[in-house]
Amino acid sequence: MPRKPPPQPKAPAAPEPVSVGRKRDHLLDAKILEATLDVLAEVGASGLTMDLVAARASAGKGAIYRRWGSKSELVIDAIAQLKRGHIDLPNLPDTGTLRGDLMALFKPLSKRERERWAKIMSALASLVGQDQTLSDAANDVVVEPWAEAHHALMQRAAARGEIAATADVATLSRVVPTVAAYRTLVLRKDFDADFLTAMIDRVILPAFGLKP
Amino acid sequence: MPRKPPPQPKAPAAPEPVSVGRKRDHLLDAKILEATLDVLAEVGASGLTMDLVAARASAGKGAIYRRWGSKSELVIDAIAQLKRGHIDLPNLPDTGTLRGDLMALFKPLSKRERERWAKIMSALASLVGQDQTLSDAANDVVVEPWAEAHHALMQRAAARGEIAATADVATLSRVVPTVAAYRTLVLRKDFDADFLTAMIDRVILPAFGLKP
Amino acid sequence: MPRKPPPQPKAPAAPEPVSVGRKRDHLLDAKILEATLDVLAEVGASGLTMDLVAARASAGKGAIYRRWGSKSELVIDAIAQLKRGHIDLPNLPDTGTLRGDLMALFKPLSKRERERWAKIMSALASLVGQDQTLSDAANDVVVEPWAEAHHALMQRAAARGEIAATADVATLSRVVPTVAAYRTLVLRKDFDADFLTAMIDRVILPAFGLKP
Amino acid sequence: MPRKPPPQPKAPAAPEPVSVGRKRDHLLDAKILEATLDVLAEVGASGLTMDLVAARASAGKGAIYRRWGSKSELVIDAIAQLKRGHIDLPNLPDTGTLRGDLMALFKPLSKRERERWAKIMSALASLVGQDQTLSDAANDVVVEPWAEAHHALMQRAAARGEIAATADVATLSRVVPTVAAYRTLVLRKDFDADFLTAMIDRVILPAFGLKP
DNA sequence: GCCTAACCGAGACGGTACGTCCGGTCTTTTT
DNA sequence: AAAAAGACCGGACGTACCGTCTCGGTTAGGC
Repeated sequence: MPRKPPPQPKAPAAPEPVSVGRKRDHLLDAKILEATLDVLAEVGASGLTMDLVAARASAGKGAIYRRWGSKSELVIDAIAQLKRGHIDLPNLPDTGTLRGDLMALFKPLSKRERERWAKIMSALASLVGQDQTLSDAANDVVVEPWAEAHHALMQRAAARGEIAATADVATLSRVVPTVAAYRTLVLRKDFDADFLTAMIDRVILPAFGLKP
Repeated sequence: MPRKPPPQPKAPAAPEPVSVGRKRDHLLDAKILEATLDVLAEVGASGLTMDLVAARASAGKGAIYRRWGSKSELVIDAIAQLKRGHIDLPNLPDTGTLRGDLMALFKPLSKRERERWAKIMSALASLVGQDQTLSDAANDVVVEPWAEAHHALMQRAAARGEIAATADVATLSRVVPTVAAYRTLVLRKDFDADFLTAMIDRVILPAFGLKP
Repeated sequence: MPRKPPPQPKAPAAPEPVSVGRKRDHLLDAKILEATLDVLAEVGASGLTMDLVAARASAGKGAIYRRWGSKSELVIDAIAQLKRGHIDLPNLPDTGTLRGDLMALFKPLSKRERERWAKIMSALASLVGQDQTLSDAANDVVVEPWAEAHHALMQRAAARGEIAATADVATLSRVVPTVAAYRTLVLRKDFDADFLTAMIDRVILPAFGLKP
Repeated sequence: MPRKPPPQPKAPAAPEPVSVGRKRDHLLDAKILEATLDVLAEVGASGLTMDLVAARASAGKGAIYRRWGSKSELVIDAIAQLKRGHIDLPNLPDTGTLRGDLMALFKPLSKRERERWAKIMSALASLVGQDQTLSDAANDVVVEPWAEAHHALMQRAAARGEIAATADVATLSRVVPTVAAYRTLVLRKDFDADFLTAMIDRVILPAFGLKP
């Protein structure tokens, strides 16, 4: 997912734009991204240096800068890696009630996973706003998957008549993920079950006209 | 509002703890803070350097570090400056309905104010997460005053029986400011009347059992 | 004159020690050496990079490193190229006197030759001392041919009784070439007829007991 | 002796060109130059890095680049340091004969001094020709002081009638130092008593019409 | 009115990360 | 198997910036 493509010949009419020479090692792309997340988790964002990433990936800095234009771009891509597989969209819970479904989304990670995630989130927080795309990447990782899940669960609840079909699912599905992300990225408060319960029972369900 | 007090004599029993020597020029405090916001607005947070601030304030770096312990602390204080006068707590609107009150809080700034605010918010976003206190400062500027206003308006609505006394005002008063702050700081989308209307009419009022 | 021979089969008993596959293109040897001198003359030694040489020779770096073990070795060979044909050993001048012979050795080059030679000398100077063999190569090009010529002319003068047979021809034959080389390589002063005349008339001939 | 002067105001008519701010620490100049020679002696010219020099001098790289524009300039100045006190001009030997005087100039250094000098010469050789000024610096260190000494001794010999007043002292005084420097810097042969004896007895003295 | 200490602007300082460049090696495809 | 192309590792380069320190000068008290 590196941002820099291989250099393009200037004249698109060139007869032989086919690549020659050694091919880029795309395994190295992943190795560098993984190293970036490792370093992020170990020393935090303020301690993240390109030399450290290069050393950890057993790569030269040149190989990194051939792929990404700057540290920011590298980190953006590394974080975007996290998006995959962090909420299991295809297998959403089905407990019969919207409340049960929403609560079930929050399944604590293993201690090991939790620690790595916490560290990366903390580092991510340190990077939010570095530039626009980095913030967007953070949003894509932290808010979007969860918002999609909420959206799906709410639509299912509407389909089975649990909530009114006229409810603004598009808006309401983003409230909890957004507030949670703000807590995580800006306030760095724990994102715990108590907070989740409060948001669902005092905000979301009442807004749908349901009682906890 | 500099964080660093003048140096204290080590022995409190010293006969002359009273200050001698030239007094600190407190006009310079404000000049530096103003310069910080100027630079922030002009070159963004990534371009903000202490040398630039010092030059802009016609001050030496020493004068800055005599007042603040680090770049972060300076920026925090500069941002905290913004808190004052951005929502007029003592004179909250009173339209007779919660909806009217909440909507009335949002009074568009002048074009000039709006532009400076947007630039500083953009820069502020670039700093969120730099460290915890900086994030807190951002929160204090962007979320807290508005959350307090919402809280007051909701309590008044409860007092006059418009909404149930059992509603979780503490939680609900923070929803709109938090989501708005996330939009501003992370997503950097416009914070406009449409968004506000959607949040109030589809989330807050329904959660109170009110119809728009 | 590449230093690296083609790889030898490890087991001499192998049934096919004769080379198979594509033959090494020896025209490329010369092309690379020529390119090296070109680049040396154009950008100087500090700007000489292997990529530049490869590009100029329309060769890959691999082809260069298959022939020479390092940049130094390549440059040494390129410079050694110059040795040939720069003093015409077999046809030494014969004017009848040692002074006439020595002076006749110095025949100014054409303007074009002179310019290229000056540039390469300047670049060569930039390389002297890079490593021992490089310095030796420079010496072989700049000093040795001339020292040999002086030696031959002095021996002839001794043979015909112009100078004493006891004179230290071995030492004296190296004085002018060495001082000239120092001027060229280190001081980069012009090597002109005036300098040569001074050296011969005030140093060499008096040392042989001759008067100019 | 750093090459970079403090920045000059553009308008020479400025009323206050007097320096303000912290003064450059000129002790640091010497510390850096000394560190450069140390590193040169320890790891050789190829191993000389600015970080190493900075670390050895307990200086930041910024402080070095504030004084010298590049590594080359630094090394030039460091080498120029060596000029001072390496031949004792004011106290030239006086043995009564030119031969004795010239031979007496060559007084072996202590083993420790000799080793440091050899290492620095070796490094210096690696640098000769890097650029013109560097070569000149090398010349100033290696040739000039010795040439001056020879010049003085020869003039004294002429004054007392040992040699002819018409001898070209200007040219002859430079022969031995130049040939010696070429041996040292380019050929890297030992500069020993045998070589010196050969040069004096077979070249210089005969050129003056003297017999060893 | 003078002494003294803390202030001030300016800018040098140590340290550290950045992004670039290049030497020598290795890999892919073509000849 | 050699060739051109070019990716790869490693490591030095010169720049920029942070937070500290030093310089000469200014501005108050306290005497």
